Amino acid sequence: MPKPSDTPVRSKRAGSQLTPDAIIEASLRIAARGSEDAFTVRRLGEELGADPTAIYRHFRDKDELLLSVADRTLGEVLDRIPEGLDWKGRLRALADGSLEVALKYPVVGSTMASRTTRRPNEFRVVELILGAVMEAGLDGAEAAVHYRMVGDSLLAYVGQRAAYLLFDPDVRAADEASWSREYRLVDAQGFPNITRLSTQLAEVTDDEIFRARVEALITAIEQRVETLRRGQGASAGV
Amino acid sequence: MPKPSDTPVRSKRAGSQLTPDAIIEASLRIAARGSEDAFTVRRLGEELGADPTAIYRHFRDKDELLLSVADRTLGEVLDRIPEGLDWKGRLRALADGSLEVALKYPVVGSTMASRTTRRPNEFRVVELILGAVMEAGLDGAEAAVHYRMVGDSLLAYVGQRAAYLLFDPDVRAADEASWSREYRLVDAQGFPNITRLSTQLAEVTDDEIFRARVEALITAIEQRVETLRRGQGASAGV
DNA sequence: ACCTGAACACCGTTCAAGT
DNA sequence: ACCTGAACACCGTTCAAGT
Repeated sequence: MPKPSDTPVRSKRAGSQLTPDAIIEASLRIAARGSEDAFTVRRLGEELGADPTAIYRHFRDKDELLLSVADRTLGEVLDRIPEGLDWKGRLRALADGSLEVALKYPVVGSTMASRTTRRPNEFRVVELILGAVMEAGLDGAEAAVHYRMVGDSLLAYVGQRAAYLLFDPDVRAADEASWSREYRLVDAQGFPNITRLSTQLAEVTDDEIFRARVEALITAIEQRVETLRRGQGASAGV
Repeated sequence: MPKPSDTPVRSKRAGSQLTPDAIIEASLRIAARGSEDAFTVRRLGEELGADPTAIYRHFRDKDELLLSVADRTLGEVLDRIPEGLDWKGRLRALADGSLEVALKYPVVGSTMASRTTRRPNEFRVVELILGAVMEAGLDGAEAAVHYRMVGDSLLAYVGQRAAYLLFDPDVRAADEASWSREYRLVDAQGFPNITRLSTQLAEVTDDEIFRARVEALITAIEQRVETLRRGQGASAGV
């Protein structure tokens, strides 16, 4: 037997056995460094110990690579959603999981905020959200619109938070400080509401805001179901 | 009289009288071209008939220029909101106006989705939204959180739509077609909800989705006010 | 069949030199 | 005081050449 092992033969130079999976995993390692390390093709080559342009053997361009990376992270989110939750619980778990991975891999979350991956795990997300809005009591065109409302909103939320992490730490610090600096010093006559609430505005946390945004989607679905029930003359129920 | 006119003296070379306002207006002209014409410093120099680097005499960097451009467009949105609207009408007018300018100047709307301009017109927006949630019946920390929910959500929505317009037309076409192609061909056993609603999913319009998202914010505020009223033992009202 | 590396056509920004 | 233009340190991507 000429081959001493049944693992795949490796090429002569170390680190030159590129596969789509290896490239995706290297991408995730770079993406996890956030604003400290730009996600560039050249950096990816470094991380892989290969020439940067070798990536183009496995992905058409950077965009296609990012879509594949995004679909991978989406799969991890879906796999972590527990069984047996009701529709609200499933939407909350999807929202929390999506935010978590978007903050862990900001460049991925940010790039995908306005995209469709059209890859396997995206179909699973669509199926999940559609199932939730139908379990809530919507169907047909109503279910379709409310699915898009939830799907696009979640993407926009986590994309916004992720994009923020990609700014220079200095820029972020200035943005955050504005609530306790610039907004405290506004003209009280011209801006009475800001003046009145300046303390509370500085105390709001990102998590509170995210929670409110997710609950707003759930409330909107519940209210829509309720409105349709009343409008159809059926008993108001609960 | 040596000067034939009382307009400001122009320098020797044509087009070299740069001012912050002239640069902002040239930026808006380029931004209005969307994905057809990238918003770069070199293009801006071309548009102004000046050397690209002359811009750095008037703005620290491209980011500061974009913040100023964004504040300008925000001012136009605010000036177009009619007087005498109730809180829901004001929020709807703000949402519609913001979407309109974001779609007109995609690079501006997209860049600002996760930023704070800390410029005059942003203060006016904060004051407007705070006034709306207070008129709805919230105050203190509740008003602050719900202001942030509305403000961040509107930015995220319009930023998402604007960013989408910056993709190549080919990419956009593929994304849009997916609802009538890939999503119609999914496995019916594995994805029963998608299969059931594939027709309706393809028919949803961006405007319907935007409407649903804005109304969700309004509904969430109303419900929060209602919940607090009941919780405090006051009469349920309405 | 896959990887390499020079090269191309771009970016934002700096800085010495002009006027 | 302001503008110019060469230059720097980057980008994503292509393609002929290697193995």
